[in-house]
Amino acid sequence: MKEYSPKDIEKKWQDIWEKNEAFKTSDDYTMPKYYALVEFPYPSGQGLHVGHPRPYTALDIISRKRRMQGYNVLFPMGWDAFGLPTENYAIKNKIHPRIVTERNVERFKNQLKAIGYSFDWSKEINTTDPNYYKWTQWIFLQLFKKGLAYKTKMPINWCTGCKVGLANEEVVNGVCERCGSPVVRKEKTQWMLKITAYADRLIKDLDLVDYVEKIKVSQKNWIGRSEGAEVDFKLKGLDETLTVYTTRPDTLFGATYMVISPEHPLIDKYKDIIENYSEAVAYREEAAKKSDFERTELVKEKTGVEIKGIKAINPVNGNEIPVWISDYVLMSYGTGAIMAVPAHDERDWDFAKKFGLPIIEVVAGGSVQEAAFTDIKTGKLVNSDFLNGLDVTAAKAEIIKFLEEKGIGHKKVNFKLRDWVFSRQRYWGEPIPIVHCDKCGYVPIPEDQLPLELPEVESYMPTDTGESPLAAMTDWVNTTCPCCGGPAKRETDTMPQWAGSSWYFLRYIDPHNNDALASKEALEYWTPVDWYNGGMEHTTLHLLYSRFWHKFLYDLGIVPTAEPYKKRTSHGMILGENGEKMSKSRGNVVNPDDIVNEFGADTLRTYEMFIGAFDMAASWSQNGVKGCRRFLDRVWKLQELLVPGDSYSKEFETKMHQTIKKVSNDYEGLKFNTGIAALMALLNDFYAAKHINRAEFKTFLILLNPVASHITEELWEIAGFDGYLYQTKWPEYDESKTIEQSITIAVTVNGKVRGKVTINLDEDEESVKAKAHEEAGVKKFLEGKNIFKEIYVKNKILNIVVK
RNA sequence: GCGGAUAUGGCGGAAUUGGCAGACGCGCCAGACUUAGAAUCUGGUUCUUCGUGAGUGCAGGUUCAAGUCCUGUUAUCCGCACCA
Repeated sequence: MKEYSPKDIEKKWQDIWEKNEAFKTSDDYTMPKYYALVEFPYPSGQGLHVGHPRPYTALDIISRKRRMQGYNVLFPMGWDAFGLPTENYAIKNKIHPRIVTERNVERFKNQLKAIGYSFDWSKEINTTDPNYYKWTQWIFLQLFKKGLAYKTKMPINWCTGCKVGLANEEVVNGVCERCGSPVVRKEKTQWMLKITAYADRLIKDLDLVDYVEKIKVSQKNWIGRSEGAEVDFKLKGLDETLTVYTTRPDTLFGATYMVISPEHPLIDKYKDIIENYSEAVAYREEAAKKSDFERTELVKEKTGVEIKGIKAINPVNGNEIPVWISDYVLMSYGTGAIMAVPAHDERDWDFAKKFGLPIIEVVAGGSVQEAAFTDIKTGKLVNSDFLNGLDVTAAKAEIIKFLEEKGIGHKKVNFKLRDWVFSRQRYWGEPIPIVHCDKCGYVPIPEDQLPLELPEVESYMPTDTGESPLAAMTDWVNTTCPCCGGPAKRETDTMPQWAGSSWYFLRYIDPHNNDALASKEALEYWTPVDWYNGGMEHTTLHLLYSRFWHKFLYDLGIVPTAEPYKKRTSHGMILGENGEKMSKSRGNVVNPDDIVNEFGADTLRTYEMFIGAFDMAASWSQNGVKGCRRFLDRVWKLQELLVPGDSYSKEFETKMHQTIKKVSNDYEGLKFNTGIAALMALLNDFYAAKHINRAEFKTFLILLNPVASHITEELWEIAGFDGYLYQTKWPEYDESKTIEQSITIAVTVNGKVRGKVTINLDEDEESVKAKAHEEAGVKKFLEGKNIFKEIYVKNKILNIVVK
């Protein structure tokens, strides 16, 4: 027997698979299809991380198993290659980002191939390829034509380090998600995508898909739907209405002041009337200077300025109330103005306490001078005229009816979700295919001129002015208007990294199509994605953005399904040996190449699947890796125990059927750790028996093949089984043969196990009891006692209750 | 603060419907092989004062029977965070 040498056999089989196009997706659309998708990586300079193989191996297992079960499987891979780190590296080392990207992709690809994934590489895509981003730009143009892409001046999150505008989602604790520099707000004209137009459907259609519950919850929370009302307040002595949004219109009688956001237009509109205008402006400037981080840090300490010279009128009781400015009211949510009900809102309560504003109780049940009373279940309305005595729900309905009749308010649904800031002032992204003409405004580039390719520039350095490096390319920027032929300027902002990843799963389906993002027939056959697995960190943004784009394409009739992904799961993170997140600074990073070199790809694959429950975080353990290698060594040596036999032996028949069932179900249910454990246990049984027949060996190899693909293929060949293992059919099990005919059950006395008896399947209850009473361990505990009750659960347990 | 999750041996983790807690792996202990070590193989391994004992973060409850169900509570992790 040869030594087990992963180095030799893994390369050998990877070459054979490649030469045979073993995992190429078929164009036979009569076959049942299965589309398995993993998140494509950003090809960073660091190379593959041990976190990558966890989800990749998981769906590789599913894909390999499904192929053996007769499915036409699409399991593709590609590169999400636009992005800041590449650009930053390019700037630092003066290399074109395209070259950097090529190099990184090459490295990633070699690493992935060395792990032996069954990707169909003929479907490979790269978001930075002009043939790919042609269609990213095309989708953008469709959004523009439908009015879902628009340009607006707005305060953006400005990263002081990257010198680039960030989406809200990219700001973490007030600092840039990528570089950690402080983020401040800055006014800039930006391209926006109207994702809010899809907010309702993005929530409702979650009912159509099979996502793990926590993903659905986080999608819903992010969209943040809330039901309430808009109410108009008149300003005293002015022909002006200040509209607020509230989820508690029932508390309208308790509104003792109003607050508007520092950026609210009212301030400038009435600068001549506002007695302390300069104070208001100073406050606004102070607020703008604060980074979001400082704003949230100071959560407890409320600040604000009263607007002198303006009063509002509470529309239900005619009371004159002051109007304040405070940065706890956000311009970007609701109307940028609120009615403050300090008795029943914690933030208003804090503010009122600090500035000595009146607190009027309108829902009884708490002590509002001590704390805001926010319980909406138990309270009854008081001090509220016609609402008195109602509970909160009834009062809400009543007041909305009243407001609508009087024409001073109406029911309103709001979302936390905001439109998507789609501009980046960067070089390494998709150019936005729009020109600006003084006469015609924003004009789309004709579709036949796509892709609009990135020009070669001298420097990728972003500028302090906030312009993209493309702005310096005057030859490129100055162009003619496709509409009137006059002079025009190209858009110099580029798209965010999210753009390319919002539709990549559609391009995999037909990646070389020059006439459409994918052919109609291919889309009909392959969509939706049957199973999409990715990290929890992408369950809000990427998932939401791609669902939005997909729904938009669905509305255009381009894709046949309303939802892109039928099923979505998430894997847990892989932590360092010390239980902390892997990072260079902590010195606990494990490089997958080292594991492949030292132990082999099959060991890496097996270990990452055996490490623990798939959806939970798990700590790396080098000893655990060794254990998996030991398992594969023992699998290799099974050759020595091989005996003839073309059907399962009596001894192992039940076990074989049980294991086929367990492994099949466990793989499909993402319970790889217990599936592998079952194979280890079976292996131990073969060793205990000191033999395994050819039929058993064959099944064992097939079951293990999706996990440890190379070693099983090699053993298959050595044993002289027909053809290649990857072409073999997945084994079936017979349910009736998974059931043992003779079983051992526990006998408990007063709930404690005192003995065991062996019985036949479905043995008569009286006979089981008789056996149990004679069992030595049990007998001891029955002596001198009265049997009070006996509970027999068929084929499971017998509990005897004695006194 | 809000939302989600987790808590089981020395460690990673198992345990369909409530029905033998600790599968499988690591580590450790003993033995075999070896001049010796490594590797490998065999056996053992929750704790224990060894009993008719205790035991799934903690305190109660339901049940013949609870890691699993109910009430309360603590700790840790993740996400969101002034969203009116």
